[in-house]
Order: sequence, then structure tokens, then C-alpha cells
Amino acid sequence: MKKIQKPTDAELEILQILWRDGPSTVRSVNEFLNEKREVGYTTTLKLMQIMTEKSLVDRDTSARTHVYRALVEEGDVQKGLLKKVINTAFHGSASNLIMQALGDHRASAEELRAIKDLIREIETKSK
Amino acid sequence: MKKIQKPTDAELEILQILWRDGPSTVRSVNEFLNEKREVGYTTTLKLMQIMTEKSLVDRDTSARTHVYRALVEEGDVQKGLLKKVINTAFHGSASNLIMQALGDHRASAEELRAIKDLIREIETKSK
DNA sequence: TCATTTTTACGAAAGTCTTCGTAGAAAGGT
DNA sequence: ACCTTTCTACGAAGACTTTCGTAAAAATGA
Repeated sequence: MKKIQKPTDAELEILQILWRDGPSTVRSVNEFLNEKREVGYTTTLKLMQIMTEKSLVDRDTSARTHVYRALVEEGDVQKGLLKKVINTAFHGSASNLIMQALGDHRASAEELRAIKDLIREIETKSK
Repeated sequence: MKKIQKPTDAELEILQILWRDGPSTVRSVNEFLNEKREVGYTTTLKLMQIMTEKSLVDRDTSARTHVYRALVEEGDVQKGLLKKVINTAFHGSASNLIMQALGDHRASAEELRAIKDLIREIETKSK
């Protein structure tokens, strides 16, 4: 069980880009961030340097322009954030959270089917 | 659609106690907090004063010892936190989150049944 | 009555997160 | 060669969160 350092909000935004695009430069990441909101180049740089220290990302410094890549997997980060919300807001009960999410969310028939399939699979395996 | 100010971690801990016990004094809340970890009385007091300003709680100041009560509902706060996590970590897809929660969580047969019932209900209603 | 305890109010320190300015090195263009 | 652009490094400001010390008022009780 690996212990992942939880990314902050700004860090998570950067990770999303690295997960989507693979290894990227600061410039590239910054440009994508700027599609949503204005962020200074050095702000992004600083964040990515901090993320390197936290071992959230890794970088190739062989060329002048460093290339960063995610060191943590998206699913693991999702799991960590989910666990925290479950523990702090849902009394530690994942079902509680699922019920709330299902209740609030307008799920499509297809989504519901996927969820049902997963439940069926879990039921089968636990036999 | 009411816009609820999102509670911080420490504020959420206090809300949990108010939701569980109903209107409470600072002393009482602080004692419950201290069952988990050491927290100074004035720390709790200050937090609850801040929460009053944020309209997360309300207080009855008619007696010397003020009595605080939650002004936001647990479900609404859960919804807000869930929405944030869905948007920042799950690409805006509640189903994504549900799948992750279901996959990671060792759900009991009973929990699975409750979830299936809810799905069935949603399917019925949407017809 | 007078010391002790309980309570609120307030300010500020310490920690974290986000932001950016400045400096200096490296690369590129003319 | 030299000016401009691009890049990294670093420090620090500003915002937010959590923590608590101190002061003053109110209640308690001996």
C-alpha cells in the first residue's frame, strides 16, 4: 500500500494535464492552464518545482527545457481524495457517499447499466 | 439553489458534532473534539465564531453561555464537497466517482442491495 | 467580600497554499 | 557581437486556516 502525498487543488490541475498529455514542459502546461484562467508562467513553474519535491512528478533535466511527467497514477490520487471525503464528510461509509452521488446525479441509462454491471461483478466474486 | 459556503476541515469536524448532538455549547463541542485529539478551548471558540460569520452556524446569545446550532444541512454540505471532488478529480463525472468508490470499497451484500434499490428507483422514475 | 472559574472577544503567530517579481543563465535571431 | 526571448531558481508577499495567549466580564463559592 503506497502512501501518496495528496496534491493541492492547483497541483491537481497540473496533474490532470500531465495525465492527459503525458510528459510536458512547463510552457505547455501553462498554456493549457491559461485556457481556463490566467496564470503566470512562473507560477506554474514554481508549482511544478514543488511537485517535484513532493514526488508527485519527476523531470528530465538533460535539456535546458525540463520535461515533467506524473509520478502518481490518476486512480491512486482519486482513491486518496475519495477516502478523505468519505472519512470527513460521510462517516467513513462509502455507500453513504455512493447513495448521495447517485441521488444527486442525473445518471444516464448507460451509466446506470455500467454501475449495475459492476455491482453484479462484485456480488459474483464475493461468492 | 442555495449557495453554501464550504466548511474547512476543522469546521467540518465541529459541524459533525452539531449535526449529531443538536444545539451545543462551545464547552461541549470542545470536549467531544478532545476525545479524538487535543484542542484548546479558545481554538474551538474561535472557530465557532468564524463559522457564525460564515453563516455555517447560528447562536443563541441570550444567556452568558452561547448555544450554537448548525445552519447548514449535512446533506447539502456533503453534496457540495462531492461536487467539488467530482469536478476536480473525476472529470465532472459522478459515475466515474461511483465506480471508483464501488471498486475500492468492500461493500456488504446489504449495502449493495441498498444501492441496487436506489438504481431501480431512479430507472423507474425516469420512465 | 474576594479569589477562582468560566466565558466571550480579540489579536496575532505559525503553517500552508498560491501567486508573482527579479535575477541570471542559455538560446536564438539579425 | 549584441539584443531579445526563453528558461530555471529563488524569495517573498498575500490569502487562508488553525492555533492559542491575554484580557475583561460574568458567575461561583467559600
